[in-house]
Amino acid sequence: MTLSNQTISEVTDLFKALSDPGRLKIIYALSDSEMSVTELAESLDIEQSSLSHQLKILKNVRLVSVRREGRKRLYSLADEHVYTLLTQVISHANEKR
Amino acid sequence: MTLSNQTISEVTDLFKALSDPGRLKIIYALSDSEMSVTELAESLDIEQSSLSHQLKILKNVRLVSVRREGRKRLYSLADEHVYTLLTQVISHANEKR
DNA sequence: TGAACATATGAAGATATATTCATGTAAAGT
DNA sequence: ACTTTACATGAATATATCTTCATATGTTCA
Repeated sequence: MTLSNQTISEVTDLFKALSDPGRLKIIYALSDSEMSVTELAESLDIEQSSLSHQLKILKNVRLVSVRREGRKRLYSLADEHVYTLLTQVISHANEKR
Repeated sequence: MTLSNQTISEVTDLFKALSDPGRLKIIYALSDSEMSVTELAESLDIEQSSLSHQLKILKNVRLVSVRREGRKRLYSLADEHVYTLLTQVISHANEKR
């Protein structure tokens, strides 16, 4: 495994995107089904503006993707990779006794 | 998969620990072999104090572990889980075209 | 076209995080 | 006991990040 500077910054950006409780909840919510921004905001009880900012971060690192439907934007997980990763880390966290 | 508040904070702490270039380099260096603080500091060209602070963060989330040998502290990865996780995320990052 | 709805974005303030500096602690050798 | 070596830690400053507020953009519908 080689770590170029580019790889390092991509990987840290990815981890950084995952290192916020709000964004983790977003990802968890999206693991069930795609949702619009408004639906997410209501479901997570978070401000729309804040949510949009966070979604942008998740999108930048390709953790989520969007499609348009009328005036709505439907967000979903970019791939199952994301979910797999998350469950792994959760089990690692739970290994603490 | 259920996300209790405790799980969320443990997982975000773990991701947070991984979301720094310096700490990523530390983990990468330790994937070869255990190293003392001085060895790490020289190898990564980083200040000893800064390194100690970062090692503490990594230790808090159980990514690395330590054993003492004389006046040295030998740090190593806590388990291969860590390395597996890292390689997965690297390949995810590299999926960008 | 104008109004309402859905989402994005820039700026500002609050908070968190990282690095450095100075110093503390602990083990080993003399 | 004193000095040196190895590492840890607290405080301070610098930087990054998050949230909120205000506003902009884009879409639909009357």
